[in-house]
Amino acid sequence: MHMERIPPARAGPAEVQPLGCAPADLPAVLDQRLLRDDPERISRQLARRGLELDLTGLQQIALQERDLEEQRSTLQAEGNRVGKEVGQRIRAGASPNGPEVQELREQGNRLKQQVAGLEEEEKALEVRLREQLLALPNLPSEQTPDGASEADNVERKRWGEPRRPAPGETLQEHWQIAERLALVETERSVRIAQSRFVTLQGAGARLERALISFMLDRHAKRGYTELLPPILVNTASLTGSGQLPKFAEESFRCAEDDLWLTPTAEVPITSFHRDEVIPSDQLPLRYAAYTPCFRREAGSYGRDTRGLIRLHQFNKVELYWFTRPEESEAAHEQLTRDAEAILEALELPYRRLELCSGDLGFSAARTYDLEVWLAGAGAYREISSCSTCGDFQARRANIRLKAEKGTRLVHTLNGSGLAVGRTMAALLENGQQADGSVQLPAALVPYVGSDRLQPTA
RNA sequence: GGAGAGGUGGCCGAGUGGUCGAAGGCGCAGCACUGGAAAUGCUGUAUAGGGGCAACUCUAUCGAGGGUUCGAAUCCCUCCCUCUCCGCCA
Repeated sequence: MHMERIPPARAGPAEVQPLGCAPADLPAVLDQRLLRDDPERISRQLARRGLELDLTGLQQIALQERDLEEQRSTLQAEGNRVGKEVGQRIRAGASPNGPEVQELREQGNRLKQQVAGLEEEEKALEVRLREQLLALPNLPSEQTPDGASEADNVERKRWGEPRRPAPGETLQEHWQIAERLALVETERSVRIAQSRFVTLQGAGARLERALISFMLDRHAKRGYTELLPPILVNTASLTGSGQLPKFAEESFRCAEDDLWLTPTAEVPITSFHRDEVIPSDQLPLRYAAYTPCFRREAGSYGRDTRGLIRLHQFNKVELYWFTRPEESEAAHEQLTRDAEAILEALELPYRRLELCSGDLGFSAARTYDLEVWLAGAGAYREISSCSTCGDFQARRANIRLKAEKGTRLVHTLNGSGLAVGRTMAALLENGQQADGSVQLPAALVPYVGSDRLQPTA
């Protein structure tokens, strides 16, 4: 799911403290060499996202940091030489407290002080640089069409025949159907948690579970390795995949621990291989993971308040690839096809949009959104977002592959395969019958045990 | 929650102040031997950053951060993590 545009620093009722985290060991976000050599190129690319930034200030910091590093390491080399010489002289018989050794010691101390001063400056620059770089989104891919907003997204394909109401027929929205069939309990869920939480019950709960199994089985058959990762993740994990530091207000955080509730399985899966060097012949790695997902949905008050479309907690099956850089483009097509295959198996009409540069999520370089047809609403709604992040997440999470010479950053890709709640909504709206029942696609029968949801009357 | 042990290279594992980026082994790669292979032998095999067309070279890194010292994997302090036992739990 791509990031919703969030009004900056708008605090929700349960306000999350600003994090103020930028540990010094966090990785760089953009290639620092590119920043030093050609900041214009970065600016041009970010401008395609609608970010007008002058990076010459950052470039200056980066250049300055490099100069300091040069000076510092020269002094350190000198200090190392002095240190060695002391040892050699003493071993050669010089008195440890004699004048010549004493002289070297003082020289060593002088160098040490100089190094300490430079180091301090260098570190300060580095922290500033990283803080700012971590807040910059990924650069759009060359293939990504230019555009300012949602309105400029490009439709790439349609599949299936959208169901329209027959003459005299009124199609209901999924929340109406869910209520009638007693699939979802909304009001009591507010008692348990708060609004935007639901309890599925009876056939609703069963259908949700069936969909999860169905999706995972399909993906497993296509070669995905199933993962069931932790859904509480630490700050480094959220930073690695790009949710932090910018989108802290979108995630739920555990107050007593360095742990957050995952907004998507993309987060734990990215960190599944964080700080690893993956042997090239193991790539691509393909994972499918079911997880609940948690989002604060700050700034979307009043939108989609009914039903299963926008919840603080929802279920999702996520697809995730780690690939060699040269394979990621083909992988993106394949991953998207794998998500589409679920929609097709469920006989749900959909269309594929390619997001324009202005509508890309923070970590994405290129994104296809899949939108499913909701017959009751009479509209296409996002049900999957399939992105390639290039090396953006790999750089933040330090995930590389063993190359001929040295290592290279891998490419990461992710996509929902699919958002389960929205899938249920689509099934209800598209399968609704005049008699009040809901016809289910044949593919689900082995999982649900029936081809129809009946009103309990 | 209580008590203890430990964090060293892709992995195992040595190393308690001075050419230690780190012995040895495993793994991997190349070469030799072979009809081919196994076994064997030899050689090579960390990462990041800076400089150089390159050969190469400098710096940093032995969980993290600080300290002592001319010099720290080794000594001191703080923190994090992992493991074992007990308790509690699913």
